[in-house]
Amino acid sequence: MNISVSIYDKLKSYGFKLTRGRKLIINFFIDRNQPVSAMEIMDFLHKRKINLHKTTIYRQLEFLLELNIIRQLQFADRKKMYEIRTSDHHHHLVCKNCQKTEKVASAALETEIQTMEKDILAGSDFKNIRHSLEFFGLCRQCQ
Amino acid sequence: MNISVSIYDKLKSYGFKLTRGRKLIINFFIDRNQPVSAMEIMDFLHKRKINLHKTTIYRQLEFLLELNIIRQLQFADRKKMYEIRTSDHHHHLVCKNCQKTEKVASAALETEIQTMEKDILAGSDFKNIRHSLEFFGLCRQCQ
DNA sequence: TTGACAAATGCAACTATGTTGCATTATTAT
DNA sequence: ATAATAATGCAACATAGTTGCATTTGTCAA
Repeated sequence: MNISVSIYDKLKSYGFKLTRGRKLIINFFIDRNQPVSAMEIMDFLHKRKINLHKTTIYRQLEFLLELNIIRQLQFADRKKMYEIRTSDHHHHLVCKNCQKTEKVASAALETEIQTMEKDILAGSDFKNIRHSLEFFGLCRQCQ
Repeated sequence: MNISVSIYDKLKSYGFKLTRGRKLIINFFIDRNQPVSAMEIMDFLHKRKINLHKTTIYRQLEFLLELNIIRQLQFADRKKMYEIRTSDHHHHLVCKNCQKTEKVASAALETEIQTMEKDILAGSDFKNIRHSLEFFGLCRQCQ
């Protein structure tokens, strides 16, 4: 099944509405398949003469986060980034200068992180352990 | 040698001045030995009736970063955090709710991350690879 | 197809965090 | 004590995100 349709079905089953803006944002996330910021969503829509208010964009992001359709990332700068949630667990390699992003993944690393999370659960008072691992560097153009 | 004195010496050797504000900020970093935000520094100073302007605080942070005396971290929220640079490589376990922070470390994990960084260097166009790994959870009080 | 109802949106005003240019002050070496 | 310049303060601005409330839109049942 098409990803966007399965997301639409999920929203419908909860009783949420499929508005034009919501569909556009969801599809933008799917097509980009990369971290995007609120600003990039705004620009994308604005170029296509679709005037969704910034408040609406932020509220859609909050909404999609709550439903676990997207995840939030935090890179070096101040902006929050978001990406569509897919089953593959990956991390990012982000250019410190231009923010260009690539996905990276390593099974061995995942295993080690999972061990670490178990150790933390056992050795601290914290619950619901999650992690964020990102790599930074300078891409070819910015070197 | 005392940490703060060695930092003072470093600054002096560069020809930078040891102002009251700079010394207070450096010592706050040393004493806290934890990530702190610009706001926390301001509050700390303000409580002691020391009125350093926020511009000055931000400029000191920039300055200390450039000299590698502190490092910048980015957790889930919008604020940037900073901590004194020490030789021990560690990560953080941050409460998603109250931002309470603990240090965590694992030799096995470091090895795996280093391998990953080497792989990235070999397999991408990126140079100067660094990483950021943070764990999140809910601390005892916030569960 | 049309209402009714809740979900979603737009708008204005606001908050928090951080930045810039420039005039003034403080620290340091001599 | 003074000159040189590093550091500071201030006002104004920039950016990212938030809130309350009135209005509009999408959905479902009739």
